[in-house]
Amino acid sequence: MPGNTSRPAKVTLNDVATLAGVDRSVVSRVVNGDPKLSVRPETRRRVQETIDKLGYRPNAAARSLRTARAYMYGLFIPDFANPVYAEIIKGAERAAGQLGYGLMTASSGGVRIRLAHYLDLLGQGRADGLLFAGEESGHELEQLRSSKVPWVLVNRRSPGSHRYVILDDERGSLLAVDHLVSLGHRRIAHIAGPESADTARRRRAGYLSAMQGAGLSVDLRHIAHADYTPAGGAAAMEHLLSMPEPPTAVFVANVASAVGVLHAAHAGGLSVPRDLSVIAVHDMPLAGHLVPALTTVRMPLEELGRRALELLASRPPEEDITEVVTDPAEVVVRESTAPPPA
Amino acid sequence: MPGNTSRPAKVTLNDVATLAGVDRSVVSRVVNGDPKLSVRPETRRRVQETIDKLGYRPNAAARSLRTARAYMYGLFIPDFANPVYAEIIKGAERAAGQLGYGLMTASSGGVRIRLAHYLDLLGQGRADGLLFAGEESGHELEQLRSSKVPWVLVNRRSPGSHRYVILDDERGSLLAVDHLVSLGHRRIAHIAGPESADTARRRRAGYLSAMQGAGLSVDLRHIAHADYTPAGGAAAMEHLLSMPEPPTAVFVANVASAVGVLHAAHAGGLSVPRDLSVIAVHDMPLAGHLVPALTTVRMPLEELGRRALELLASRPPEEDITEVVTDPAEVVVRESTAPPPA
DNA sequence: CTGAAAGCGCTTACAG
DNA sequence: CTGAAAGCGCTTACAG
Repeated sequence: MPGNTSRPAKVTLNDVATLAGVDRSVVSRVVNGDPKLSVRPETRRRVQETIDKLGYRPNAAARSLRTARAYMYGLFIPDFANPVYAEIIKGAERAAGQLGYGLMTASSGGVRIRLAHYLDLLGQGRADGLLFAGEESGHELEQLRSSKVPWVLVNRRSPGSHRYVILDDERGSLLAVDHLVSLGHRRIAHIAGPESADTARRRRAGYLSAMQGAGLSVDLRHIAHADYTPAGGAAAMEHLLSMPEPPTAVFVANVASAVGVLHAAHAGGLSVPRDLSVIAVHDMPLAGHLVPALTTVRMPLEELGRRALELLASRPPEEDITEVVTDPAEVVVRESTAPPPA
Repeated sequence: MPGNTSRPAKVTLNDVATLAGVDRSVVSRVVNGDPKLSVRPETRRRVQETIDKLGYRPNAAARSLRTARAYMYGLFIPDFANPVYAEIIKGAERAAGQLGYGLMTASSGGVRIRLAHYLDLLGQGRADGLLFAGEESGHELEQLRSSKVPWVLVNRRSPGSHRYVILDDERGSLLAVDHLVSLGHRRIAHIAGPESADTARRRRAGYLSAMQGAGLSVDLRHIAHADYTPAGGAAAMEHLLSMPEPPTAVFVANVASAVGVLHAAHAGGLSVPRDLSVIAVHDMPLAGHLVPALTTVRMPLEELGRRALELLASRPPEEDITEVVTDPAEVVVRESTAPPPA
């Protein structure tokens, strides 16, 4: 066959065994570091040298077929455009890599057909487990349950599911509200996420209990719901500004919405933070460069991704996983919060 | 074995064949839609029914081992936090799905060890091809070349490489500059991307030729380089503002930098667009909600991802691919551009 | 029109 | 301490 000078032919276990003068099984055991293999140091060295010389790489398909494991995990996120997931992905990729596994990240993207497509791939044994981040419909969760792949929800719980890893969103809310209270605010509104979102419900609950803890009453009209997008945040802010006694500070459930909040405040003629303080959950590079730079609560997103993958890998699929990742969480003070107008 | 009532045992080709009363090979051909298979309609129907009844899914590992194909492509991006890649990923995922393939997206993340890890996975035959988006070091490209996997660069070219799909960045720059010129600007600065980035060089070239085409001279000190981050954009803007005769408009090479540009202009006491107009390359939801809402040039990012994957899948690995995705590209006018101060 | 058979590249219990 | 052998679940040229 011409042309195979530049493209090296595939090297198999057999090739290594032949050249090293041992059986395939020995090579296999050396490659996999089988502790039960007792072999002369010299033989082991010769095998290793031959592996290096030929550039042998075990064939993943053959290995998977034999061991019934894919050495691959999957991670679904709703939307790559949401920067919150970048950190989660990073943590999960790191954890998978440390276990010698790959991570296949894909977006379910609200497009049901794509999720079905990937679940189909998974049904073919291409992944040994699945992380499922973000808010999806019950229908999709149903598909997930009916698949045979072990899975863990990330950053969300779901009714009747006992396999999830979440952040301590209540504590995040507490940090945010306390920051505003310490600046002297009393009329503190909350722009929450969608009511269907578990994270939104927990942040909302944290807001309510933090307000109560500070001895402040909550005007329920000061709680506006928005989806986790700039457009949603803008609409919610406009609504709050139209109220007879508008708040002096807003605690926003996420940074994407906060972008819209800042825009709407500006469009409404308010100066942030002079007329209105704004703080949001999740820190990211973008936040520090908004106009004005946004004060945030930094949450351990990367740690969340790492932990979720580790638990997926280490716990049996029928066992409950109900873990809350707490540290580190802290307020990052920038330009968008200040004492209320006198 | 207890407990296998809830978890269905794995169904194989053999199970289907036995139950349907045909040979494995017939089932295989039905599953794969082999056009050379001539079988009685009734037999085909019976096989299909049995497949459905048992919920048979072909085992990917066995299939890959036999056919030496993984039915999977890989996509590397430098950083999930950069929203530019979200659209590219979307396009590539769609295209892969339509071919019946999966897409494994991973970040090389500047962390060399992670790229090495994934190239290792690929070396095991886990992907049939690789898309490589964004700017990486020559070292990483070297690794890529030495791997046996077909690859295509996305949104970048590289010296000596003839397999890439890029956008018409020169045209994007032309649209941006023309928009500013039509508003009456003459002192138009450019905040370019890093000199090492191919996209940055093409946008810079487009800026220069558009300025020339408009009969405007370019003060080379009006070209500032920044990396594609808010912090970089802010620093570059501060530099431009310190000049004796600052520009009345800035064409920024990407939206992430533009976030920092708006921040720096605001911090410097300038009102956008009254004192300074700003336009940036690539449109995304965020842009419409910055303060002020950012005028952009929308580029066909999703189409770029789709096209790259299609070409990766359809062209032989030794063949050159040098495609420029052009349409659609358009200026999205928002609040950040206006005529220059009188 | 349908079936028998070889073989893809591994791993692993077992034999010696 | 090392090797022979079976088999994971498929696909495909070939025989009938």
